[in-house]
Parts: sequence; C-alpha cells; structure tokens
Amino acid sequence: MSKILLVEDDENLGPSLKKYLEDEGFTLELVATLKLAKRDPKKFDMIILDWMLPDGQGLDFLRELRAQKINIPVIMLTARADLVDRILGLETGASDYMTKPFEPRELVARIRVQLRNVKSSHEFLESDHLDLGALHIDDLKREVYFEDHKIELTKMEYELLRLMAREPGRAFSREEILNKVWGMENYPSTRTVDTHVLQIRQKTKDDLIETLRGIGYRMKA
Amino acid sequence: MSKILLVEDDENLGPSLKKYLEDEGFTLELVATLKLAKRDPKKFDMIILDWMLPDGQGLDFLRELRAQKINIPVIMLTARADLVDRILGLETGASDYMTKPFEPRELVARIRVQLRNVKSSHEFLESDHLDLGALHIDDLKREVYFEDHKIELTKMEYELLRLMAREPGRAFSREEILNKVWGMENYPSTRTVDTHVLQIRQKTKDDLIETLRGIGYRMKA
DNA sequence: GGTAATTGTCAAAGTATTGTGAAAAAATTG
DNA sequence: CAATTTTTTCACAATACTTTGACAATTACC
Repeated sequence: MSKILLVEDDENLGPSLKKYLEDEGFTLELVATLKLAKRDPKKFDMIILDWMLPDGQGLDFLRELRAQKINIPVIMLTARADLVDRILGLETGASDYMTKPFEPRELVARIRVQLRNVKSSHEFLESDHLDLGALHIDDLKREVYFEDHKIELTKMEYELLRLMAREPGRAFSREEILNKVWGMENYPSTRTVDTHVLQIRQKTKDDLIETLRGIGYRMKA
Repeated sequence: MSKILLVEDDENLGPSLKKYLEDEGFTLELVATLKLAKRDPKKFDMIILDWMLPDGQGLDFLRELRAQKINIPVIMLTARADLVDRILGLETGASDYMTKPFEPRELVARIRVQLRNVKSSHEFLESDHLDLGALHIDDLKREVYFEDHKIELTKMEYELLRLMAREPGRAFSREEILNKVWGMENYPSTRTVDTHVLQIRQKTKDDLIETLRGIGYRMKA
C-alpha cells in the first residue's frame, strides 16, 4: 500500500488524478501548495510534483528534499515541453517526468517502475524489528510481543506504538502523532489518540506509555 | 561470507569503498575495467557496477551476464542525471541502483537486501519442495498436498500460495503480492488477491492464510 | 479544598475493510 | 472458433476497526 504525495494546484487535474490513482490501489494525499507539501514529505513513498505552482518553484522543493537526503522518488509534471525544466529537474534529482497532457495509464506505469525498483532509502536503513525492554516489535511479520506473548494490535494501534517506540523517552504531542500516523487528510480529533493509547495500555497491561499532562505522551525509556 | 565484485575505476572511490565494505564483513574484489570483470563473474554472490567506465558501457556487461543466465544481483552506481541509463539498467536486469554521491551505509543496507532475496530464492530453488505443517508443495510436479491429499490449484493460486509459503509469518501487502505474482504488466485490482486467497482457503479448508486488516495477508508459521 | 482543565474509560455510532458468490471478461485448449 | 477453464470484477453481506461523545477520574492551579 504505497503512499503518494500529489502536489498539484489545478482544481480539475488534481482531484481527478487523485481518484484515478486511488482506483489503482495507491493511497493518495493531494495538496495544492508547496507549503503544505513541505510538512512531512518523508512519510511518503513517492511524490508527484507539478512544476508550475503559484507559490514558488517545484525545483526548489525538490532541491530541499535532496539536500535533506530524502531520496523518495519524485515524478515531475511539466505543463509545456520545456526542455530546460526537464533537464534541471533530472539533474536536481527527479526520478522521472511527464509532460502534460498525459495518459494516466502511462503515469501509473511509471509510478510502478519507481516503486518496484527503488525503495526509499529510509526504508532500507530501518531495521525490521525493534526491542524495548519487554516489548518486541517485528515489522516484517507485523507482530508485537510483550513479555514473550503475542499481543494483537489493530493497524492504528500498531502504527502509534511503533512511532513512539522508535524514539523512547521523547515527548510526542497529540498533533504530532496525528500528523505522523494519520496524515494530513482524515484528521480525527486529538481525543482519538487518547483512545488508542488506552487500547495499547490495556493490551500490554503495562504503562509503557506515560502521560505528559498538557503536552502529550511519551514512551518509557 | 558473501563475495562481492566491485567494478569501479575511480581511484579514490574504489579502494575506499572496498575498505568500507570489508569492514562490514564482506569479501571484496576490486577491478577497474570490464575486461577484468568479465573473467569469472560467476564466482561472486553480487556485483557492484559503476555505470561510467572507460572501456565500454556497463549496460553491455550486464546484458552479457543476463544472456548467460547469470542471475547474480547487480547494483549499479550512476550519476544523478543518468535517468535513461538507470531505466535501461533496471530493464536489463539490474537489481537496484545507487546514485552518486551516496551514503556507504545505505549501500550496505541495499546489499543486504539483495543478498537476502537471493538466499531465500536460492534455498527454495535448491529444494524442489516445501513443507509447512500439513501443507506440502511439490515444485517439481507443481502439485500441492494438504493433509496427504492432493488439492488442485490454478496457476495464480499456486503462485500466490508458493510466494507466501516461502516466507511463513511474514506480512505481505496486496501490492507486494501483485508485484511479485502478477508482475508489472496486466495489473489487476487489489481485490483480485482477496478472491484468490478465498479460493485457496476453500480448497485447503483451513486458515493457512491469516488476514491482516488494513495491511494484507500472512502465512501461518 | 475548590474549581477548571485535562485525561481515562467505555460503549455506541459511524467507517472502512474484507468475505463471498456469481457474473463478466479473458485466456486457454481442442 | 467454440468450448472450457481461469481470471477478474462487481455487489452486497459480514465483520472489524475507528471515532465520537458522555461521563468519571485525575491533576494543576488558585
């Protein structure tokens, strides 16, 4: 289930492309401005970036990404057949490009090439399991053990636990948790986080997660 | 430990990379020309190939290897702007690529992924059958037995079962299953996977395959 | 100690995902 | 090319999960 960030301000193209790609089985997040795009690009497996954006150049965004060593594949969409833009884009680190207008089918094919062949580097660098005292998270099996017995977590509980277990001792605000686990769209209320923390606490029968009143939560180190 | 052939003519990068990888526990052989590389590539477990070589194209070397049915993983090192080369390389059968400059750490991670893949498929190829509790897959005959009686599976069902049985306990997303069983061309909807899982479940009359809601499926270990 | 704000807890309502069978489409076979 | 088998899609049912909201418990602050 690959997550794609679509940066497109065209009010027709954006939503229709989103729908098309979702029908193809991808998870999409559509934003219209670079400001929104910059919030947390790391959590995506791929970025599709319109080159002609109102609040700045796509090129700068791409440059920033690469400067931060974020090597997610980026497919750029250029409106005209502007050779200079394409060359600049590729030199800056775009993985591929499409010139508008294009066939959605072709875009899908190119997306698959990128996703199949090049897993994002943070995925490679992350180990496939995580130990924290009595807690053991196996990412490959997607299983969680606590004190040697398996506990069943739902998807959200799992994501939440993993997010916090990766950085034990660090404080997370509810907003940060929502951003990183839920994403920018379907953004539930902050109380939802509480409910999931409760579930995890009940299932592990232990206070792995500490409450920081007025702040958020923290994983015991 | 794994033997790696490093084809790199850069007098700085070559030796330093060799040392770095040797410190990581790999056995390295560094050659600067394709002529040397071609001597006996078969004896290595992996090849790391610089794309920009003086005495010819890395692409040709790769093509030769694959023509001789030598399926050693090849990681190619390319410059950023060589989009065409990258795509050509992957289409010719490169396993992965790194764009220079890169983090040695990341290269190591990618090497491990490739070696792991080869190992599992190699192990599987060596033995012509596979046992998993009451399930027995005879890959030579292409027959499947469950609790000592034969069950008839169609091609897709067989491929799907074999993919998952090869790594019991591991979680597979529908996208990964589609990629590995169906490949890139004629890519059906993700629900197709569900249907085939259903068929297998009905034919084996057992929950060999667990559902991971929101994630995908997993073979019982 | 009293009060307001924050968090814990639970169950019901609302969503999303998956199971299932059958029909349509595609591929294979004779 | 017709018959058969397989694959894929679709619709709807079943199920599991998520979110909300109400109220209780706790904490912080005066």
